[in-house]
Amino acid sequence: MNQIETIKRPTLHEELVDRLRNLVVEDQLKPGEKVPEKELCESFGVSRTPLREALKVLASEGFVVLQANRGARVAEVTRKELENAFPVIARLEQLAGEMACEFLDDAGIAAIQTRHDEMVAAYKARDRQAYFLANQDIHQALIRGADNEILEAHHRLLAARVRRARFMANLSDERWAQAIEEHEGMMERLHARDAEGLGNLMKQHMMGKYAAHIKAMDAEAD
Amino acid sequence: MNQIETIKRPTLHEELVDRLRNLVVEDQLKPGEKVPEKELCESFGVSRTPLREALKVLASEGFVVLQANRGARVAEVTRKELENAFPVIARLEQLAGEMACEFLDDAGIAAIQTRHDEMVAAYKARDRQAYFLANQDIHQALIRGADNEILEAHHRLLAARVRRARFMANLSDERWAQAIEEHEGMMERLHARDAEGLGNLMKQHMMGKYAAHIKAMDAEAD
DNA sequence: AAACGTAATTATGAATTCATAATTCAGTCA
DNA sequence: TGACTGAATTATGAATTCATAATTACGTTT
Repeated sequence: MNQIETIKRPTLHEELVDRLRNLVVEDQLKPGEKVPEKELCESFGVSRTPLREALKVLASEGFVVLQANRGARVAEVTRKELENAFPVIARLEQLAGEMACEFLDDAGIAAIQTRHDEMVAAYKARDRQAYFLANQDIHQALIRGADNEILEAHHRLLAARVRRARFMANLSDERWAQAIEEHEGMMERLHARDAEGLGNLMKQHMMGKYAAHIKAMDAEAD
Repeated sequence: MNQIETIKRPTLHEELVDRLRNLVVEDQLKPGEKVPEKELCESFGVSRTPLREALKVLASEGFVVLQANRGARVAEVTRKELENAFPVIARLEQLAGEMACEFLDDAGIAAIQTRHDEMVAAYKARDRQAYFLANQDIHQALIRGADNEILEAHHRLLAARVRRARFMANLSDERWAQAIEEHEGMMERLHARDAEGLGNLMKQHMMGKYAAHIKAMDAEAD
């Protein structure tokens, strides 16, 4: 028997959690904006019940803020949030790097290398969009390689939160070059299965990204 | 003007999230059990809407599992979950230890020392309950000391999840003694504001707890 | 005009209702 | 007796309704 087509997600609220989170992360719903319950219900064709269930989940994830009797607003991306989130993400990546060295098989490493090469090509072509996507895939693959669902879940949430700061737009040439170099180093360590080395590099890589973020924010705020 | 009494939590679902999570963590609702929606509604005196909202949040936190059209069950505490959670908690504690050295003031450190002394007294008196509570306070204070809400939130969730494994019941004498020694070392580093040292010790302390957990589980499963 | 007060409107939290999926239970047949 | 069938019952997901809080609109007063 052929592969049966995947069952569409069974419950509305699960689907809505992902859809709404995407709207927030993709900046379709802007920080500080009130979440337009009515419009969203209409555009998704659902009643308020599942939508509100989804909002409760999103609030617990930190993407929206609930105010009693005043509905939900899209959470702001504050400097403090980035200050808090990045060190945590960096440690999660460090752990992931260490574990990935242990658990990834050669094929898995090869797949990451391929994507890495594509990322470098995108860098050389100055294709920010392609770079961003390849970069995201690489980090995701390394996290997945740790074979730790809890680590993955917490990382995914935090990564989504900081992604809202949309840093790529004003990524400086220096930082971009530095990031590429860091990634080269990471690939070396991964091939050598140097767990501690890869972990440290991934942590440093993330803190470097953080520093660049802060610098860009400060420059923007002049 | 005197302190006005605190406003009782405004929304039912927020209150319910905490209450239900407690029922799960305190083992009043047993792993694998179906969550008795009806009974809970009656005993809390609320309708199904806010209770179900709370269940959605609890599902996203990993305390219950939702099955489409078959309601919610209390999540099992699997060995894999502990294997996944502990390394992550350990890294979060490491980070917290480092930051706490930076951000805690002398009064904060003194308060932790006091609680530490009480914990040691409980140990000498073989009072598991008092030990457990003091221990929990100390770890929480160190996490708080990091002054990082995101770190704190993620740690709190994971700590609650592993707490369900209720390890204290069969804490061995050797492990208990070792834990006390590790805590003594932590206090030394904290007073010295040795960030890296405290971080490493806290990580190791958590991994030691993890190892003892696993050992106890294996012994139990024979 | 600007500031205030009040009525009308809207939005929100929660209860209730409704359609349907899952489960239970009685009856049938081997 | 024990496995199967199908109706009755119950539980579940989602829509709808309802009471009330918040917001807006509109006069009134200075």
